[in-house]
Amino acid sequence: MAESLTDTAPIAADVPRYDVRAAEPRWQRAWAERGCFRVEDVPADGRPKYYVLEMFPYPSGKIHMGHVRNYTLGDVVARYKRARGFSVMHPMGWDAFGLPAENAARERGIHPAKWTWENIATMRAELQRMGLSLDWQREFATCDPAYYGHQQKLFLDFLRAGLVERKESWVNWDPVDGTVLANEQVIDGRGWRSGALVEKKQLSQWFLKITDYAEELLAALDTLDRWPERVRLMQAKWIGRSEGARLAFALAQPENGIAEVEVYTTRPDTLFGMSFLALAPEHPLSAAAAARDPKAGEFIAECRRLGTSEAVIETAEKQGYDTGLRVRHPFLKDTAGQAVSFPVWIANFVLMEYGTGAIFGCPAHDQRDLDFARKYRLGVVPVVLPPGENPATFSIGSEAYVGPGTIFNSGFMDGLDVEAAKRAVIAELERLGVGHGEVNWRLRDWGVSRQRYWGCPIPVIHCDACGVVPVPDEQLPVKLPDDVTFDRPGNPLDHHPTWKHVACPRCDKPARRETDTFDTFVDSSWYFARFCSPLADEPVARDAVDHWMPVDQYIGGIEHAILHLLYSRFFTRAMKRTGHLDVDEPFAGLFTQGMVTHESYRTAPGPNAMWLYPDEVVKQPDGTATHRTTGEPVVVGRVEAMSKSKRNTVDPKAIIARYGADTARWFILSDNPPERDMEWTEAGVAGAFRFTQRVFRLVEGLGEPAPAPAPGLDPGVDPGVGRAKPADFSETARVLRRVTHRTIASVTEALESFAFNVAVARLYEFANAIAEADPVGPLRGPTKSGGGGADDAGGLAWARREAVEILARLISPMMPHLAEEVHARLHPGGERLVAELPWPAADPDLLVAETLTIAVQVMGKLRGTISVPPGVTAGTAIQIARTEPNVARALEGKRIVKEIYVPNRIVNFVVAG
RNA sequence: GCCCGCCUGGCGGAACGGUAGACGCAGCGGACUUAAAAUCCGCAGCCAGUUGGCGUGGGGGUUCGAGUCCCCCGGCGGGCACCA
Repeated sequence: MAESLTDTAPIAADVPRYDVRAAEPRWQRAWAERGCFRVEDVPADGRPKYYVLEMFPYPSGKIHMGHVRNYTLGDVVARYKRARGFSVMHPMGWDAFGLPAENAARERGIHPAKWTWENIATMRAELQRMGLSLDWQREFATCDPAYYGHQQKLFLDFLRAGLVERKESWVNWDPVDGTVLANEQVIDGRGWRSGALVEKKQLSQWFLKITDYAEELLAALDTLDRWPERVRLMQAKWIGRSEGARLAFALAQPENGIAEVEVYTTRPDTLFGMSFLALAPEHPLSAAAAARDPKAGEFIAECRRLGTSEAVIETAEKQGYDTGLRVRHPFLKDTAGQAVSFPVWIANFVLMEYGTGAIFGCPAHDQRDLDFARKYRLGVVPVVLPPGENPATFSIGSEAYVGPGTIFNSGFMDGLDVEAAKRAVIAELERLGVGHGEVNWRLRDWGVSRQRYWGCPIPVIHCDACGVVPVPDEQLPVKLPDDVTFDRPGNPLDHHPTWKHVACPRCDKPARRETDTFDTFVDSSWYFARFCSPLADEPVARDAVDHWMPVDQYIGGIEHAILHLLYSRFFTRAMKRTGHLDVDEPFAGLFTQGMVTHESYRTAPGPNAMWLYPDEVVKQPDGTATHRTTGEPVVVGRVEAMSKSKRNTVDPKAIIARYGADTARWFILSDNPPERDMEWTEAGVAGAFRFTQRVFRLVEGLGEPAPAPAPGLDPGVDPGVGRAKPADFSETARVLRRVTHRTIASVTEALESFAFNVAVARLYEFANAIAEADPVGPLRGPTKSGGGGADDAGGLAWARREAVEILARLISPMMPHLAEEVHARLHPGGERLVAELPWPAADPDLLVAETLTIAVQVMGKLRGTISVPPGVTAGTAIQIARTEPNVARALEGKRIVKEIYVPNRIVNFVVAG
């Protein structure tokens, strides 16, 4: 069926057909030649700035539908804002470092650089074919030393500012990729790319101190009022602020020199309910215990082995080992006045990374502690009495009590409520010098070291004499060597014969270059700032970032809600501290788009069942499907995110080649709201294509081109299309003009609120209305009427030209090529492109209908409608409403208790009897 | 387990508390055509079947009036998940 839309389909000679393939590249050239989308680093034209940015792509090979959706959304905003008089910066670049390039090198022997740059060339051409209003002069790739050299400079500035730390730390080790992963890259205990079970390993790593900004990053979320609420919630949760206390427990007997254990708790008010202390397996005291007790060592080893993988299995059985050590309670005394002591356990559920790596267990008021206590038969002492409970009889069963109440069994805290008790116990701990109130964060410092070749080298040198020495600024960039091999696992930079052997910049003795490279999230944490001055010989030019930053509208997938956005927020603050820019937040507005989905198809079930690409499948009218070549039945599967493994992908390049960029853009915008997942369907694309042809026929239907414009009129701006406006309009013409101007208003409103699907719907209605206002008919077909020669009685021809002109301008953010084509046909010899024209303004006089249709209800039920002139009085409207036959019938025999009139909207009669 | 979001025809979805289902897709009937495609005209929530009744996951409430606001319940989707 879709075959009919290819160039093999015969087109009737009298049907004008818009030749997409010729027209679109022509307009793309016109925009490029006239530099429509170029802006200066520091513009002097005084227009307000607007920075639109979509998350830049990883050059994986070719663009996919997710890119098409993302960049179409951004382009609609860019083109619309440009028309609204903003100086719009809309750049594009490449997030070009990363593992797939190395995988290609290992699997196919292609050098990562060659693979990456070839992909960039391919994808650039595909993006250009989409007709995006990008300033290509700003393009860069992060794998270019001209970019990453500045990144190295930023790192050294951060280092000097105390924002970088090198520390020995437990890291997540991906045994398949042979690299360290950030916590965020571990999903359910597995590497986010390889899917391999992650192991714990201790390494010396570079960290960026994002935790220095935890408080700020959390607090500033409240200022991001143009961010989706859920993204802010996700970030707040990720940063994870908690208030509590840190306190030290003295060991009854010191163990291997360790005399006390610090714990962190958010419930210091339950301190008297303690029955044990639990250590993380990686805790130093655990190690000390293991040194004496081999069984403790075995338990720790078991935890390390199962640790993360066990968490996956949800059963998450709490396990512990009693070290035999005991700690003294700071307050509880026995009858002899001696401090009461509690056992010290090693427990698999205590995390070394959070708090102090040790907790005190209060089973009565913490479910996890309760489970542990029940399993190992430890004490359960309630200390918070729920309202209405009797202290003599209240006890804990299998559920911990975590609600509010009155403290009891707790010495000096007895009788206080939970919050007051927290304050009291913290004061007491501070008085005794054994603890203090403390805010804790879930956020961890950002480990940026990766044992990888295809990334930005970390610019430091390790010298046996001088220690870690930063590469001097004048030696930047530290370039990746090209001559590397991938014939063995691990980091090729490590195996390189010469690259890492350098003289120490400080003492000149032989030293080693750092062979780790940066996490690629570093590359994407400041690219938006680099776009402001992509050629600057420093990371950013201050005057350029001062002008353009922050990004006014950032658009991308929800999958970056936490990491990329949080890192970018941190980088912006770090760059501010090091004097590179002067904003706190990089993205003033954020929009997160939904995924593009498609039906999936597979061959008949069985051992050889395989996924099929959509273009291998023919859908039958009855909803079933068969294989295009074999005719075998095909199982139509779920609609799900496009993925290579399910083969439910549609190649944008093929779609654009067949239907044109405008059709792809229009369809991807039309189907549903952009924040939701959308389903790509062949029928939907075909429908969008039909619309492009219909718009084209509308302009053809106007007949002769307009005569030469009247002097003094700018042919591009004048919506009257270069003709004198008639003195009088017929009713049809008046109605059309009102539709035209109401459409300007409604499309504008829809675009402002990202309701692009609604904007599209309004434009369909508008096109229908223009076709229906045809003085001759047939209404929606190719017509020869309405040319508007000398006798344009009733001004209908003028009104139709105005309507088509406005239609072209209103579709231009979504279908820019078709807009230019239509506009050019209305203005032969015209001087300006639609891309250079201001957004049309609605005539306020035409926004109100000549007559209003008002609903009439009786007791809130619709009984009829009436026509009234605008501004009718309540009395008149009600009078007319009463006489409407159907309303009158409903009112018969009833007593009207109340008459409600909402101007221009509704009449409602409240009746009795 | 906690947090968030969503639930409207066959489908995607519209709808300042005011005519629910705009617009599109799919469908049906008709015109044009030797025929098909394309195009055009018309129909289309459900049940009764010309003036009616019922309808926005279910139940309650506020209101002259509820898809929209409030409460309870159900379902679906997403995020986080031993965070002390």
